[in-house]
Amino acid sequence: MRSSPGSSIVLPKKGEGPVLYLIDGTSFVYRAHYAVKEYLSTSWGLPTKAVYVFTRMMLRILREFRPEYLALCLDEKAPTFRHEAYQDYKAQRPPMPEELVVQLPYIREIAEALGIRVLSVPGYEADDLIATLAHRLPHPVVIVAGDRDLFPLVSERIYIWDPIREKTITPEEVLRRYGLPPEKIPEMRALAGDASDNLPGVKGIGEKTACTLIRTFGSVENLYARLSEVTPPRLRRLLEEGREAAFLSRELLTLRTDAPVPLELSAYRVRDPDYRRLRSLFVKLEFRRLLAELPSERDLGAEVRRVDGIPEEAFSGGPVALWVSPSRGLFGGAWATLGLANSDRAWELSGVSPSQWRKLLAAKPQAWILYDLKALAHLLGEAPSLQGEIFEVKLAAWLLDPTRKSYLLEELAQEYLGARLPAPEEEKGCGARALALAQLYPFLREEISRAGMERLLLEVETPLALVLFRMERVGVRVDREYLRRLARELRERLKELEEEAHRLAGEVFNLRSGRDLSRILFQKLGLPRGKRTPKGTGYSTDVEVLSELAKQHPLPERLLRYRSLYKLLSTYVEPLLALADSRDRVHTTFHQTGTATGRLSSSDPNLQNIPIKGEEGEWIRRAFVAEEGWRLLSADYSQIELRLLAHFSGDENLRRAFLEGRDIHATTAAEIFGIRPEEVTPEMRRLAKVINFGIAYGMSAFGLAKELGLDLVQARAFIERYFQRYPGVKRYMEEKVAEAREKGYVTTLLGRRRPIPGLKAREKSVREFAERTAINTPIQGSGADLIKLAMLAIDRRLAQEGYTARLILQVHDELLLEVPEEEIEEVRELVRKEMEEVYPLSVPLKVNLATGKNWAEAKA
DNA sequence: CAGGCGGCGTAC
DNA sequence: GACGTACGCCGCCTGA
Repeated sequence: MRSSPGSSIVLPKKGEGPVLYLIDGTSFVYRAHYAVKEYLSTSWGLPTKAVYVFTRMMLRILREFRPEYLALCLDEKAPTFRHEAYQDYKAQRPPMPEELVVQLPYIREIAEALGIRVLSVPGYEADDLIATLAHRLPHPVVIVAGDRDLFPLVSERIYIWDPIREKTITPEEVLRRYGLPPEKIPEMRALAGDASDNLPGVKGIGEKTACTLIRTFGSVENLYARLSEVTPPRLRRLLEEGREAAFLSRELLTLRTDAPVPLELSAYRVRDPDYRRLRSLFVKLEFRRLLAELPSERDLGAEVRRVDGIPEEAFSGGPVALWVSPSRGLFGGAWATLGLANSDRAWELSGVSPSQWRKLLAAKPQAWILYDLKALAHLLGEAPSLQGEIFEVKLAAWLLDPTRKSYLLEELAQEYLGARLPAPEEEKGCGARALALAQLYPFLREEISRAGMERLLLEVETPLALVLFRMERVGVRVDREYLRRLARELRERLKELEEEAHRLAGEVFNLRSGRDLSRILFQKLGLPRGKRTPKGTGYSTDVEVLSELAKQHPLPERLLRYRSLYKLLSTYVEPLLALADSRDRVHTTFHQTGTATGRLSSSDPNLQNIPIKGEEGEWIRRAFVAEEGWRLLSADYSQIELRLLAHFSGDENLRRAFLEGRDIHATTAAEIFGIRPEEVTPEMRRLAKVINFGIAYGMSAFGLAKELGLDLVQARAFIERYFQRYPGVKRYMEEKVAEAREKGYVTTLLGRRRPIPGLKAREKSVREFAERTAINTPIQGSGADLIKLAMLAIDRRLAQEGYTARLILQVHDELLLEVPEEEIEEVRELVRKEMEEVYPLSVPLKVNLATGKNWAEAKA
């Protein structure tokens, strides 16, 4: 076959047998690097642009030309004869950028995984290897390259294909361009030189002149032998002066054809790609698009054996993966089907008996590989009493990249293993899941330990899952009667407000529809439009806009009140009533893998955003109550994020404020206004409080001005003054951004990581957002670290010391416990101690505690 | 009718 | 565009 369908390549006319493709890898690495402007890296900061472009190009060549024989030729680091001949050779060119150097091993690995023979020989450049093979094998050759160094090789048997310009270089093409046959190109270039290759050439002679000279004299050698014939004299003089450079250049341009490389065509046969290796490389390099294009869906179900009893051979050493499914053929109200797997085999058993389960629990493999321990505990109704280490795959995957959208096993298996899982209720669905876990394990384990997160996973997150399980299972008691009454009153008041609003508008409309509101306010009533909505699709009717309009018309105030009460009813009161169980307790779900910073999140219902401000806050919080004879104990960290900022930044002024136990907002006010603390007015303190909060979020002068109703000049002055008084804080912020830029990620107190992409983006807004994330995440995430440690310590001590008190909620910097009345005093002190002493920092941690029959009282 | 998106609002 | 992290409500639109 002489050509491939759909390709632009033209194959050589002469030569025998199959075509050999030779790729100039080194020149492509450079081209890939410089041709594409965008910066590309993994979330951990490994630059990947060159590998990515290279990989796409290789795939394209493999697809379009289906080459049977192919060699990827690369330079070696070692010096070549060219360096010896001319010590300036490539000396003035900057060395390969570090960013490229780190990608070279991956380029080699990917080529090998693609089934391509990679050639590199110390002392020879890629060009020499190509020249050697092209010359010494008799077959038609297509050289894939983009520069002119290889033009002299072109013949009826050897073509060059330039994949970027999509052009085939044939002898005719060379002749057309230069008026010279291919073999004369080095003669010409020796005279003309090439700045980008650091090829000296003859000063003052360009390509045009060089072509003419070589056309006349045939070679550099001949030209100088007959130099007296050259006219005009000016040109002759130039040549005389450049003699040495011309001969040196000619030598540098000589391609060697004696490289010690295999000279049998069979050595270059393209093998089948190793998809597994390719996949693991793509995973490491985070080539999501290419991952999705990889073929070969493995059907893990096919590798599962159905068995009747616990398969002994599963426990012959090594870790064992376990998947439990409740979904099929419920056995005695318990679980139905188990999947078990070790690194290469998987089993599935249905109708597991209690005795079989006991037998399983008695086993002690090197490690148990599980997925979603908290869910498993709920399924079993208790924490599984497994012996030995537990490796929790969902948590591990989250720690490795806490910014993923999903941690579903289906998606992890698809991405990391290229495997599709049968539905869990399908035949072999459980076994396939266990197998997926077993095969994910080595990779995840390796990455976790490489990232230094073993202890975070094994000693913090995994045991925490079981604490959270108990908190969810216990739930929080609500006062159903009270909520019903509250609902009734809210509905009544909402009805009145709605009627009033309709009357004021002169028509019936939907108060909950932004579109209706916009029409009534801005068209019918002709009130002034304010800002646009975030996406710019309409005009905003948010609280800021309505408050402003309330000065001009009575309607907006009714709307604000309606919104506020409707929010209470629809988001809190009604769902709490609907979700409370027969014992009046609501059971939130804590999501341990739900945030990018390490915080928990909560849903169904979300008990981490229960109102607290104003009378509405009190109304709702009164609904959360303790059991008869019990009390709620609330313990919240005071200013934990500012304390962490003081600790991390080491700022002496900020640290001193905490060490001396001062009111931090008043202290900051005194600092930025340059007055004594006793002179601080409430207004000054309020301002300082906003700045203190804004700092950890990377707030701008604009944001501060808007929040406080200042002008930009004043806001800038306050921020400047803040950084003057707390210079360590400024330094810390700059350091975090620099660290993120360098490493690609930031870390917390316990070594939790978050990738920070976007710091090198060209759009300012993207970059600034990334900067704020880099500043905030270590603080917010370390706060999460601390309270998680405190939860583990408190849970452990309560159990060990025989208390009945129990943790029931966590709200980022607050823990809520339900405590029997007689334990209150002791537990209060236990909680204070464990929270304040959880992890010694360079500033003290302070905890505020309060108790009450309900959550409103317990916050007072 | 489900699902996604936009707008808004609650918490820390 | 401008303050970080979440979840959930409603209206509205789209596609079945």
